[in-house]
Amino acid sequence: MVTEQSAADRPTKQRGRPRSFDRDTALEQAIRTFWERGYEATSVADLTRAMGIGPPSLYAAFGDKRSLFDEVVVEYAARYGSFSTRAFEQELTARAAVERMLREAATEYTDPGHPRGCLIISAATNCATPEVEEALRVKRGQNIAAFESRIRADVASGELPADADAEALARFSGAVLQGMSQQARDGASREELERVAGLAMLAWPQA
Amino acid sequence: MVTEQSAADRPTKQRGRPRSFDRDTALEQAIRTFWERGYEATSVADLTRAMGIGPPSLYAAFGDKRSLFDEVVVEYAARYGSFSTRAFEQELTARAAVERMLREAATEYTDPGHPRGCLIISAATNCATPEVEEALRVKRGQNIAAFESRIRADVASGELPADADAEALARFSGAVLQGMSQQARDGASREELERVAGLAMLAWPQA
DNA sequence: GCGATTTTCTAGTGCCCGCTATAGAATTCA
DNA sequence: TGAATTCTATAGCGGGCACTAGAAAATCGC
Repeated sequence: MVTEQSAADRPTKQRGRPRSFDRDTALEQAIRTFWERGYEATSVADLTRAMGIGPPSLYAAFGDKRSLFDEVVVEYAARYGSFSTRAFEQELTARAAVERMLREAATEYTDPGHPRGCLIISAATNCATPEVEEALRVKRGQNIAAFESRIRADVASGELPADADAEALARFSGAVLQGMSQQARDGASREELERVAGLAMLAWPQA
Repeated sequence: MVTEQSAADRPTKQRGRPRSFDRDTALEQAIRTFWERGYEATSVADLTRAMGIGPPSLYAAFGDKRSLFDEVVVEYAARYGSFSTRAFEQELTARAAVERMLREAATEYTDPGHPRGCLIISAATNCATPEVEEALRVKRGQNIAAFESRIRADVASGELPADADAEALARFSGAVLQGMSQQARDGASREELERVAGLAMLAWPQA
């Protein structure tokens, strides 16, 4: 139908029985559950328990497990992964941006207020559903590509030496971030991860 | 029974129908499968297909899925993870050992002759069986602890400066190794990983 | 109140999971 | 040869998986 309305601009008064749960807080609980256990190891029963709703409500509000996870990834990036893009928007140099990103990652990845590490890094490793694994793989690749273009700009502007290897610095930064995520899930403290971040910055050209 | 014989020193002529497959090559196929897909995403059906045997043969020869995985981890470490311990045994300094380990990891993790990355790093992330996840977590921790004690020895001997942070250098090295494993699984080439390893070594004290 | 509409609850569906009972096949010892 | 022993193949066990049919419940416009 062309006359369909999206959920966003639907009038406040809708017909039929109103939904008995808040969609957004239910989504937040889904984020936490996938974040903690990963896509494959999280069952729909785990989700309905955490979200406090029955299976039919979940399927009506979010579609199947796969599309719920897609939405979870988008919301996770907006709610918990924004520190990285913010660092790149607000810092003046690629080096300062990466340093800030790694240092804030040390804090975020060990925040006791939510599961440890990064959902995009860890939630779909060894996933029996290849499309889900591939989706997060692509997101990780996009992040590293963003690092690289930012570093390349600083090489072009002379902020970084002309012989700096932008591709390698970007991949190295991504690898350290991923290592920090696993270290966080393995129990490392914020201070320990901050020292890892500090060491990683020594790899940058000491202009 | 006290008179039982272990499989190792059992006489060559044993009674009963002989096993129709080679236990060691079957184990190798199990290693490859768990390495590729991880513990949880690998079904017993996947294993029997890869190993070329029926379920009863698998259970008779290796016990259940869990104990097969335990054996796989031990054999994986011996067959594919030995480059790390070898570097630490043969190199004269902690720094040279870590450098060699990281550079050889770049080669091993991208070897086209077997699955990418490191089984101990990636095969039990997001695992619904907590004991399996914990077992590999412990192994990773032991590796980093081994790095640390080796670095600490070089600090004590004066090979490294007295203010070098052994604990941080060890954790950093482990994080880079873990990041390289994920990068390898995400498609990075050997050369790309070698540049990551090269950058990581710049974090060491430039005595 | 009444029909229309939407959500919720209960109770499943079929499928694949790890695992095994049973029967038959292949070997050794006497 | 025959008994004992050990392995293999088939077939299926109970259980949890993602997912849904169907009826009851809660709101709407009128």
